[in-house]
Amino acid sequence: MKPVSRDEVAEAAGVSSATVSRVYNNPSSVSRNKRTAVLKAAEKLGYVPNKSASALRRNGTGIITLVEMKKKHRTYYWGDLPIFKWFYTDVLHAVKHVIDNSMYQLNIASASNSRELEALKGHTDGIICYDADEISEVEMIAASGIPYVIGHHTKAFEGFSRSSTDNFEGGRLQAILLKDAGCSKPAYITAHLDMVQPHLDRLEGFLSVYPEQNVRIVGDGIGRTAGYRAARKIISSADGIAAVNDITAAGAGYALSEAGIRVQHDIPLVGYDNMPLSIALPFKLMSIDLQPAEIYKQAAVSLLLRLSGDTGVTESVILPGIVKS
Amino acid sequence: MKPVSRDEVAEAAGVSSATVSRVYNNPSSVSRNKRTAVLKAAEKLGYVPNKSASALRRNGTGIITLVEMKKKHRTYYWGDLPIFKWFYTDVLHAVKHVIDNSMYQLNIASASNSRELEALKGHTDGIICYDADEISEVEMIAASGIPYVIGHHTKAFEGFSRSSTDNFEGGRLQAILLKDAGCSKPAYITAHLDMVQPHLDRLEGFLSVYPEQNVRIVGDGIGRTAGYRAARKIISSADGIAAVNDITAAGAGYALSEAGIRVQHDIPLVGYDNMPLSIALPFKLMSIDLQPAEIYKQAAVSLLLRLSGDTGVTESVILPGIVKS
DNA sequence: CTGTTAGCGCGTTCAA
DNA sequence: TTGAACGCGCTAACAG
Repeated sequence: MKPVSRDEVAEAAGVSSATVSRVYNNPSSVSRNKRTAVLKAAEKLGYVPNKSASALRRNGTGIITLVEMKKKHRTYYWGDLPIFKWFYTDVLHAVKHVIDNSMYQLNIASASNSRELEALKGHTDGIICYDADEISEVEMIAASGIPYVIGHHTKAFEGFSRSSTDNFEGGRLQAILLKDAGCSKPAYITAHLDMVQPHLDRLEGFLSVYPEQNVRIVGDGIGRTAGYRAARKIISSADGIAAVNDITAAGAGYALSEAGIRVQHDIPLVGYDNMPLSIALPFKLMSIDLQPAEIYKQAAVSLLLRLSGDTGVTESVILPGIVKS
Repeated sequence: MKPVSRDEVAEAAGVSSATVSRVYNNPSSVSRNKRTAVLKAAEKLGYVPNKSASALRRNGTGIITLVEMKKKHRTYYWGDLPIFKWFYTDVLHAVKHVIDNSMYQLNIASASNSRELEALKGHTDGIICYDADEISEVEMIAASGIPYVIGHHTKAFEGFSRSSTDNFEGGRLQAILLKDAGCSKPAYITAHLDMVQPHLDRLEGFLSVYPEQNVRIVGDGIGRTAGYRAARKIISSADGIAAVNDITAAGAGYALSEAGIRVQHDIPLVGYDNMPLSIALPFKLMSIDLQPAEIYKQAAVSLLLRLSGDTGVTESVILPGIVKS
């Protein structure tokens, strides 16, 4: 019932315990024969390296922290909404899967300023920053001195280690969906273009497919009621609607339904984020999936690489996908 | 920059290092004077106990695991829905807060059968079981031999360590809400009463306020469309509607709106679970809050107690609350 | 109530 | 390429 230790594996494999250690930490420094012998013995005995001992010896914490970047100062931030937590859960599970297969353990935390970030210093060997989307945040993270990788609206931040989505591409996919449905003069509902870079990126992606003069850009805010208001304005002139996110698109859907227009059938409607709203809404929504799990899985992999001595920044971009249902 | 160790605190406080350890693990065994001296010194130096060393020495993993109980065999299980993840996130943060202030670290996992549960054995010192709601699950957990506390639909399982909600009380609160709104012949939309104990408990709680002959019980399923269908049947006879959960209530709300009836204003409508749907729905929903954070916070506290030598089962019940907005 | 002491399992020198 | 030996910070057993 007691867990198998390194020494038992060493004895079974006929090598020293140091060699067993090397097999797990620096495999290439061990000869082929001994390496396979060790792995075979470990497999047979069911050996699992002890992460606590590893961390203790290495003078580290053995912990990687998934840090939620809170935006307390911001008037507009979707991440604070309860419904957005589904997103976080997906990310958490993806990161966990990667970290579980390393010598590290996963922890979670949140931080909204540099003081809270500094407070993590003794408690973690590296951080994955969830939803860092302002240059000030990104610089703060880099300045903390903690090894880091940031996600997910971070495509613009060159020179920083990051794993990001491509909002321009997402906007382009929104346009493709409407184009495929036969729309020629769509409306695009959005807002906060000066404040929220991702919104601008999405719009520009959309406009890369439809020429600007054919697109009616509307909106005085984000959310169900704003989407409703915006849709009412263009309901008679547009033959397709895209919105900067699903909630806003939902509002537009209500406006259509109210006017006796069948969503998708009469007027195609596409949102963004692939929120799990279909269960609550009385109509279908097309959407764009950021693939949050994939983004942060990549972030975790990059961070582990970095922690094992790899230097230099890593910059990956995960392309969003189309959701038709 | 190097973290402060126990010995430095001991020296600063003028005690032995063992006493410092005791202050953190068994405070009552240390005299008042020395204890305050130690805490003062620790505070001044910024001492944080090293969890890895603690776990190593204790021959444990130093890990407490929040285990999601998956119901792969069940045709009906809300927990699988993406939208339900908001619930999980709240629980996670509550548990984390408790565990962070202990010598343990928090990990997460999922399990759907006893094999997967057994696999956790070497990896954790104790488990908090998220959403165990069948006696077979509960018995499986107890049989695993891992110290455990289970949540949250577990009020019925006497003799097992648990922290649970009171669905009967929640159903009663639903009725109170309708009564306060002046309803005398309400309808209750529910289903799966034979399969899902919490649904039955909620209904019975409801019927403890309204006599059974005054309540129209309807429903052929759960969800938006089932709620819609059920509401259509009683729309002309009921003066208030309660549903077994928010999604089903949402469907009922659509039926009312469609008939030109104003939700809440003309006919009060109450759901259950306090799901974050208000942002997407075109009407308000009253609801019942399980207080998931509170339930699992209590579970974590109980588990820690147990792990520090406290024997015997702990059984706590958290009362749900009313949400009017 | 308090101090002394012996490892927990592992990573990393240092020699060979 | 390999092995011997040390000690990371802490808990628990024991002695006083």
